[in-house]
Amino acid sequence: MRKSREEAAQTRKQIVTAAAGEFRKNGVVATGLNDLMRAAGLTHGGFYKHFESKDQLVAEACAEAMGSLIEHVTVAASKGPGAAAASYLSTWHRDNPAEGCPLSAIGSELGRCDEKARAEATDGFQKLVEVMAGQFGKTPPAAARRRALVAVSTMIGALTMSRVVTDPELSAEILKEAVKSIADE
Amino acid sequence: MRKSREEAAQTRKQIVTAAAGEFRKNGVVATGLNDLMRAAGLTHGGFYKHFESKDQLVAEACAEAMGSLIEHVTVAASKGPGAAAASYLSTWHRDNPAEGCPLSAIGSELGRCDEKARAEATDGFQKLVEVMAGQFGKTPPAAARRRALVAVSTMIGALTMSRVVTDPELSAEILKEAVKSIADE
DNA sequence: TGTACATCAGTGAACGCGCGTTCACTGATGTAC
DNA sequence: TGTACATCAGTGAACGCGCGTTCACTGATGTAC
Repeated sequence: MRKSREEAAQTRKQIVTAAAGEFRKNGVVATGLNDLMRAAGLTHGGFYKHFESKDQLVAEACAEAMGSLIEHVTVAASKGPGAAAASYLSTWHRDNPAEGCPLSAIGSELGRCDEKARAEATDGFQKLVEVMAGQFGKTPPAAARRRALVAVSTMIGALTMSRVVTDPELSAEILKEAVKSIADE
Repeated sequence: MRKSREEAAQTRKQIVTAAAGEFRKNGVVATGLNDLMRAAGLTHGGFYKHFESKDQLVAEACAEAMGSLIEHVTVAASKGPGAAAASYLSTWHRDNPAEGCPLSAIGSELGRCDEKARAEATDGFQKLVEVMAGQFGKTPPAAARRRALVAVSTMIGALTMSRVVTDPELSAEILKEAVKSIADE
């Protein structure tokens, strides 16, 4: 049953990708390794051939999720000022947490994760701030960074709440006002 | 072993209060009913004499936590413009999630909770927006509400991230810039 | 008001289940000669 | 290049444990006469 090194490396990536999706969809604690490995097309027993613990996978999944988010946001950012915020605060993003920002999808859980996972989240957060700072072209860099810090906080809070709130109109309003405030300011 | 009606009502409240604390401290999914009942000074077996399910308790605990948060924020708000945001975005609040805002402490988990819990969170969120809108005294009501909607989103996102981030300076900076942006704007 | 009985708050054992983790095993891959 | 052997990716059963929930039981409280 042994697989080649390449196949094994690919399997590892599949697990991380599946985890990145499942964690954002169901939460970290609520996602079992069994479900996770099944989602990656494997049986649960092989997990520890690739990872030391669930915690390690959480960190790696967080890193991957942040990576792809930043990629998306960077692309959106190139489409004009405010476009990054608008894409982050879209109803599509709200309705598809599994493919979106982990800081919104599992933000409150990340605060209780171990150092590694939080370090990855921190790294991603700072990159996100950088990308957003680039949107505030005219402002001097230090001020742009401070503005971006607030903008990203607003984005994360607004997206999180847009998913919590039971009233669809309020949910849409939260997103709309957040976009406006980031673009206008 | 039967307790009087008054005692039973008090026990019920104790469970809700303990739950409100434990959920905010450890997360909803990560908190077991056993730990919870022990925290309330009881054994686990009696839980279903008071609640239909864990879900029901989550909703009630959320309501209680939001209630006491709004009380605190309202008091802070009376101390001058910007004071509410400053108290919400304090390092004390960051370091004591169990006694703070559930929208920050369990925000991402609330998005996956049942209708009841999310309805309580929605209610609390709207009250929080109202209190914050009151801070923007000069602005016309509709505009104040829109500003408050953004301010509350920023507050929730900033507090959540201040708990995630591993760099203490960055954590403090997130809070500081969020306060400034809400006061200045 | 006093007595007999029904109610029910709280206990602690038990239910089935899934958790994270470990392990013996399989058999294809990689390595050494 | 071909053969013998060691490695190890992946399987599936098993580990101890705690989960949410149920239940028989206890005995003080509340109720009916």
